[in-house]
Amino acid sequence: MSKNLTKRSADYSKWYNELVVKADLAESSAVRGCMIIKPYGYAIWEKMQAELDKMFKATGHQNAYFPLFVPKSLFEAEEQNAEGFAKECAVVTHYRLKNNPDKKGELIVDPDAKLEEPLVVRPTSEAIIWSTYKNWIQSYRDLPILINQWANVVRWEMRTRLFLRTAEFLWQEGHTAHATQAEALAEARQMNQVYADFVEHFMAIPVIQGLKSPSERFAGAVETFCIEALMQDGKALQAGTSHFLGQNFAKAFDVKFATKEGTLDYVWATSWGVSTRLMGALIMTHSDDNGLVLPPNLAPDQVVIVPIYRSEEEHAAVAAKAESIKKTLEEKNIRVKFDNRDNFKPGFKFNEYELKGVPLRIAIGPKDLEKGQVELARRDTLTKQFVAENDLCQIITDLLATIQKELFDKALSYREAKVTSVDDFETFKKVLEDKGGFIAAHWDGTEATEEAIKAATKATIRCIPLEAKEEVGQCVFSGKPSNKRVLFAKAY
RNA sequence: CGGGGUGUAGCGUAGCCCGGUUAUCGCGCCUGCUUUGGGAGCAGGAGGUCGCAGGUUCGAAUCCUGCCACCCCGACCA
Repeated sequence: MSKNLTKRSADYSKWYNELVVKADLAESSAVRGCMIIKPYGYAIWEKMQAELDKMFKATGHQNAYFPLFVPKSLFEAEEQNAEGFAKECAVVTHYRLKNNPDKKGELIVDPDAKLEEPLVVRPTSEAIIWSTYKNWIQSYRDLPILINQWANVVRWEMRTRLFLRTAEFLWQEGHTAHATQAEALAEARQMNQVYADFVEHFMAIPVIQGLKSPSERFAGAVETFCIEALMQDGKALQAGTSHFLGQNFAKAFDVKFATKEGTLDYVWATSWGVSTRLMGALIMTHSDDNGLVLPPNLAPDQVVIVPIYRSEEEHAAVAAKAESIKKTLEEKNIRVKFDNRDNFKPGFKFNEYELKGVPLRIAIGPKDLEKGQVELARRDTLTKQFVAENDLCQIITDLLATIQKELFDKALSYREAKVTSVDDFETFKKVLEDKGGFIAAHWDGTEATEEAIKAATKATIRCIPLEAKEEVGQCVFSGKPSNKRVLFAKAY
């Protein structure tokens, strides 16, 4: 924790690494762009994992784990996918080091220990999972396969950004196999909906569900669903994706099944994932100049109790009260931390928990004991009130719900104010420059137009909203006919 | 890989242009006492291959050459 958190604009990466994650880089450039997730940040990720996992299980999915290494030949099998990721793959070529005979204490890669076949460190697991599914699927009775894996993946990006694009990141990837196109498509939609529900309900971040344009689609997908969120600086962030893969991977890995009718058919597939990028979304949506603001549904600690005292006697009395309040709240399933550390002053703790974003803070001192009250402070509004001890439990229960709702509503009204309908390209450029956010505009559906707009403005099509209304119009760039508006934005 | 920038203690920095005692300051760390209702005070203390290598010079953090690393912007992308 340091004090240099005072000056900041939209450059979040400067300060949130102090807060929950620090991108401590080793001397070697080989770990450039990796991140170290500190315990507090990891607790937030664990909470995300736990809630998502429940939602996956509720929709019939199971967890499994597949290898980190993908033999190059397997990786190549689905051409589009392989091509899409080829430029950012870390590759293992040797399996042994040895002492450098010319320089004591130095290890070198043993040239005699070259692998027969290079291993690709997974940038995503479609290839290895589909080559496995091939052996698991013979009949329609084996379908559907509904599997998720929690894992790390590596993408050697040219440029990294903490949380948003790190060389290695944690994520979950669901990979499902189905007997029919309709079922697979429904699965892809369903999981996109699950993501939207999770992000909105737990993270209090409003999202727009949509389809990616062909150029933004996942390599190897037939259709990519996504949830798009808007950050406080007016840039868009893709928060999750769900892909309908058609039969592309089944064909590439020769995964056929015997249908009820006795014919052979390729299976239909989906894959879907969210990553530690969600941590970035959380920070960039709710944080203020005092640090992180956690939505109560996601906060590892929803309430922190800070004791105030002078003497040992006071300490004992205050601590006893704090413990009893903690117990009462925990009986209501509220997550409470009692910070009884004696080597930090109350003022220091107040600031620390504000930085960490704990939604509610209770302070108890000798004066409060006399009056049968506590001081209750909200992180989101930074307001304080005195609350009679008898009312505390109810008030906290209500407040946690209120804060959750108000954080979402605030983010939603911000976003709604930043969606602008635009019908000509000059206005398009002006709005993008002055106001930022999403621009709802007509598009002629061609990649050439998309490319030209990107080249001129840096804005890309974030999605074609699922709920976009049919509407006669003309492409904002080419003037050609269009039947619905799509969302453009500058994106992370 | 292009364009810009920066390397001085765990972190952030001054000094560099114009070479000259013992390399500056703040945070953090250690010890002691006093403190504790919004990031404590005082006193004392520890901590440095000035990114690396070479050169110029009586003398280099400072000037020159080469190298390395990192950051920002761009192409690529969750």
